[in-house]
Amino acid sequence: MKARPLHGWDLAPQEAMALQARLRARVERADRVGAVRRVAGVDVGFEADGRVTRAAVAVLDHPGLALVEQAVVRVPTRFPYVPGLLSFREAPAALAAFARLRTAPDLILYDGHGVAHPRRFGIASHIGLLLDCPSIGVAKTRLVGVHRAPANRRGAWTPLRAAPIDGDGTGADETIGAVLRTRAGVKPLYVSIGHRVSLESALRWTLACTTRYRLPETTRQAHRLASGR
DNA sequence: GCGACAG
DNA sequence: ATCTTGTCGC
Repeated sequence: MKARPLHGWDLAPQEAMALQARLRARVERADRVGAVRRVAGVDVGFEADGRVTRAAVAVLDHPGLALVEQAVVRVPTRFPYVPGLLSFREAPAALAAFARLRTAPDLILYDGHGVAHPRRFGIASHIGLLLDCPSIGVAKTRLVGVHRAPANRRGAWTPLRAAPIDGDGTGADETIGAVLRTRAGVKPLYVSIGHRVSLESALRWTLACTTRYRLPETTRQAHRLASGR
């Protein structure tokens, strides 16, 4: 599956931020998802002191969650890690991995945020938009937003809001994601809309892909491939 | 000026 | 993210 060439990647940080502000208007936050038979997990790792980026895509069937296809690529790292600009470090490598797939997935779970981002355009949204595929951001830690802790049961979640809640708790701030407990006794995950998926669906799909561990099986498989095992 | 800060 | 020892849980 090939990405739409909406822009180049050789950008300075300021240009990258301007691009995000421009593209965020094209993110779809409502469901436009067809039959989901294949779910892709994506993760990226680094080698040689960070000079080489290793991106992996693991495609699992649904609802079986068995690995049906995989792709791994190694490319030179060309952008530093800057909070809020993760796309420009990881996306080129991830898209190269997607280009190697024989069959396009129906849904993508990315290890990072979607619209729960300073400019509402995290890497999960960026990847989903360029591939024109429904996508969900599933991050292990917070980038922006405030929230309460969800109850300690699988499936419990609390909204992730864009700004501090008023002293009396009646603030009407924008909800940019959810904090989801995928398993009792472990740290919750940060789930947000990537592209073409509602937050409710994002939560449902994330749970559907998460069976016995903290992270979705899609993410676990991709991480395994990206770290070379 | 001082923290916060996906991976 | 990556590096790494010790420790806890299943």
